[in-house]
Amino acid sequence: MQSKKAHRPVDLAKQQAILDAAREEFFDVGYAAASIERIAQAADVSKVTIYNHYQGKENLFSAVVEGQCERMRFAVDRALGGSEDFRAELIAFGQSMLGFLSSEEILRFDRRLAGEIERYPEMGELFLEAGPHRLRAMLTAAMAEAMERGHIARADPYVAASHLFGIIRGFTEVEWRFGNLENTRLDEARVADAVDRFLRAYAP
Amino acid sequence: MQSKKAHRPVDLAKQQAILDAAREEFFDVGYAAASIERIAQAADVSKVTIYNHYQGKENLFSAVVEGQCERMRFAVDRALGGSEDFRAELIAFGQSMLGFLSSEEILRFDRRLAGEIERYPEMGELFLEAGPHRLRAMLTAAMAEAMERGHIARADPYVAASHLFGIIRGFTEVEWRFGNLENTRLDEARVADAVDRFLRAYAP
DNA sequence: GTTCATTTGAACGCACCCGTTCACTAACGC
DNA sequence: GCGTTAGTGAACGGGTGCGTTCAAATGAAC
Repeated sequence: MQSKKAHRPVDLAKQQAILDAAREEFFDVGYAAASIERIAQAADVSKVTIYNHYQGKENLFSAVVEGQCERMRFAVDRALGGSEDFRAELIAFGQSMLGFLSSEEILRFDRRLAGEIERYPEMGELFLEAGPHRLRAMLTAAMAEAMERGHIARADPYVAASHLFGIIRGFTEVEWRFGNLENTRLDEARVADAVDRFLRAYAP
Repeated sequence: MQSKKAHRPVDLAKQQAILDAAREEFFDVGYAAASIERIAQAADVSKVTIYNHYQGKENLFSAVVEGQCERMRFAVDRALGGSEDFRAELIAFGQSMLGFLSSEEILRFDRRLAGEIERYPEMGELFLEAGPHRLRAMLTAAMAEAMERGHIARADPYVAASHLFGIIRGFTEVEWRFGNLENTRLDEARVADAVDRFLRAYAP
C-alpha cells in the first residue's frame, strides 16, 4: 500500500512526537480518559495527521504499547551480566532487577496496562513476552548453568528461578504499585540477605 | 445530619443494589469509562437516587473501594489458622494465600485500583492497609512466634515473612495479572516445594 | 516550476454523560 | 389521613471528545 512515488516523505520527527505525546497521555490518565485532541496539541500536530497514520485511538494505543515493549526487551536483555563470583552476580542482578521494577516508567506502564488487558488480552500477552517471560527464561538458564557448575544443588531450574525472583522481591511489589511514597527504599543489604537465604536453601 | 424524624426509612436493598452495580461497572470498564446512568439502570434505580446518597462519581467509587477493602479485611483475618505441624501450617497458608490472590475478584480489584492511585493516592493507602499490610503483620507475627518456638532460626521476622511470601509467590503474580489464561494453575506441590526451600534457608 | 503526497485548521455531526432541576408518586410514622 | 421523607421520570445545560470532511497550504522530488 506504500505509494511508489513519494514526492514528500513522512515527517519522522512528528511521528516520534506523536508517539511520545501519546505515551504521556495514555499513561497519565489511562486509555479511556485519554484525548486524541490533547495528544495532537502536545505533539504540536494536527489531529488529522494522527488519524492519517493511526486509524484511531486503539491503534495508537497499540503502537505505544509495542514501543514500550520494545524498550523493555532491550532493558531486560542486558540485565544478567558478569560472572566472577556467583553470589556477587546474584546480588548485582537482584539490585538491577529491583531498580528496574521500581522505576517510575515501568510502574506506570504496568499499572495502566493491567487495567486494559480485560479489553485487550493480546496486549497482556505482548507485555508478558517482552518483559517477564524473557527475564524468566534468562533466569532459568542461569540457574541451569549454576547447577551444572555446582554452585547450587540440582533441581528444576525453572522452580529455582521462581524462588530466587520471589525471595528477592518479597513484599516490595505491592508497596510500589499502591504506595505513592518510597517508604520501601532500595536497600542493598536486603538483596544480599535474600540471596544468602536462597543460597542456603539451594546449598549443594 | 441524620434527620431526627425520618418518616420513611431508606430502602437498604436499593442501596446494596447500587453498590453492587457500581462495583460491577467500575471494575468492568474502569473508573473513567464507568457510567452512572448505566449503574442506575443495572441497579434498577433512578439516577437521582444515586446522587442523593453519593454526591457524585468519586464518592460512589470511594464507597465501592471501601466495601471491597472491608471484604478483604475479613478474608485476610482468617487466613493463618491451625498450628499442629509447622510445615503443614505454612503449606496450608501458602495454598489459601495463592488461592485468594488468584481469585478473579481480587485480580479485578487489584488491576482497576492500581490504575487510579495516581489520581487518588489515598485509595492506595486504604487498599494497602486493608489487605497487604494486614497480611504482612500477621505473617511477621507468625514468624516471630516460630522463631520463639525454635521452628526456624532467629532473624528479623519481617524479613523472614517477606522471604516466605516471595518464595511462595514466585513468578505467579505477573502471570495472573497479565495473562487471561490460567496456565499457572494452583499447583499444590509447588507450594510445598517453596515451603521446604524456605525451611531449609531458615533451618535453626 | 511543476507535481503530488503530506499536513493543516476549522468546522461538523454525533454520541455520551455528568450533575441538576422539578413536578410527581410511593411509603412509612404518627 | 396528614405530614414528611424517599424515590421516580423526564428533560435540560454544559461539556467533552471521537472520527470525518474539505479546501487550502506546504515542501521534497523531479
